[in-house]
Amino acid sequence: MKIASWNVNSLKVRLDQVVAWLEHQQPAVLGLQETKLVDEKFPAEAFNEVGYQVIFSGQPTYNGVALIARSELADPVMGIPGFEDDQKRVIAATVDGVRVINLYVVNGQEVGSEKFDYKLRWLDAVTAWVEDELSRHQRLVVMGDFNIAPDDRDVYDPEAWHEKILCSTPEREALGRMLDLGLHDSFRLFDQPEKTWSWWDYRAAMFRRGLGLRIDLVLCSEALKGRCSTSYIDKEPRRNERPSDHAPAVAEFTL
DNA sequence: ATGGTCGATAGTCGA
Repeated sequence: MKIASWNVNSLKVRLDQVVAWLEHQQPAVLGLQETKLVDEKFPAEAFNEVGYQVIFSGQPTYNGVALIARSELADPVMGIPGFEDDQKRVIAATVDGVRVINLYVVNGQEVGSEKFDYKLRWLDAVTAWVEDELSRHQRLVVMGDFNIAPDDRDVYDPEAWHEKILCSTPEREALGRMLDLGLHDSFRLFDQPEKTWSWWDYRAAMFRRGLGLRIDLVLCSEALKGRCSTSYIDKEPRRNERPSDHAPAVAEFTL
C-alpha cells in the first residue's frame, strides 16, 4: 500500500501534474495540501476519470486539503474535532483498514509571532486528537506538510536556520510530543541519502542549488512500523515546468 | 543588501 503526501501550492495550477503523477505512481492514497480551492471548484471529476475517489475541505485563497484514494474513503473527518478553526488544514479517512490523517500544519511565519503561537496551539490540539484516533485505530498514518524539519539532518544549513521558523526547539518538541504517542517518521526507518529535502524555496534558485528542508512527513503507528517497506521523497515533480515548491513524500506498507 | 519568487488576487498577503 503506497501512501503519499504532496503540498501542491494551488491544485488549479498543478492539476495536470497531480493527475500525471497519480497515473505514473499509482498510490493507494494521496494527501494534498494547499489546494487553495473552494469545495465548489474542486476538480473531483478529473480524479474520478483516472480511477480515484476524493474527499476535500477547502476555502478561498488559502490552505485547503484533500484525500485521493483508489478504495473507499470511510469515516471522513474534516478539521480537528472540538478545535474551533476557520482554516482548512485537516482531513482524515479510513482506507483499506488504515486510518489516514492528512495535515497542513500552520507555517508560523516567525518564531515568537502571533502565527507562531497559533502553530503551537494548533499542534497541541491536533496531537490530542491523534491520540484519540490512535486509541481506535492500530493501523494509522499521519502525513502532510508539517512545516517542521525534525532535526538538523533535515536542513541544508542548520546554523543559518538555528531556532528559526520550521526548525525551532518549541516546534520540534511539539512534533516530538506527537511522535511520543507511538508514531514513527517512516523516512528515518531506513538508511537515507544525506541532504534529502522535500521543500525548496522558490526564491534564490534553491532547488537548482540543492538547498532545501525536509518538512513533508509520513508518520506511521507502531502496528505499521514493521510493515513499512520503503519511504522516500520523490524529487521528480520538483523538476516540472511550473512546479510546486514541495515534492511528494511517499511510504509503502505491506498489508 | 532582511532581498530573491510564486499563487491568489487586484494592492497586498502568505509561504
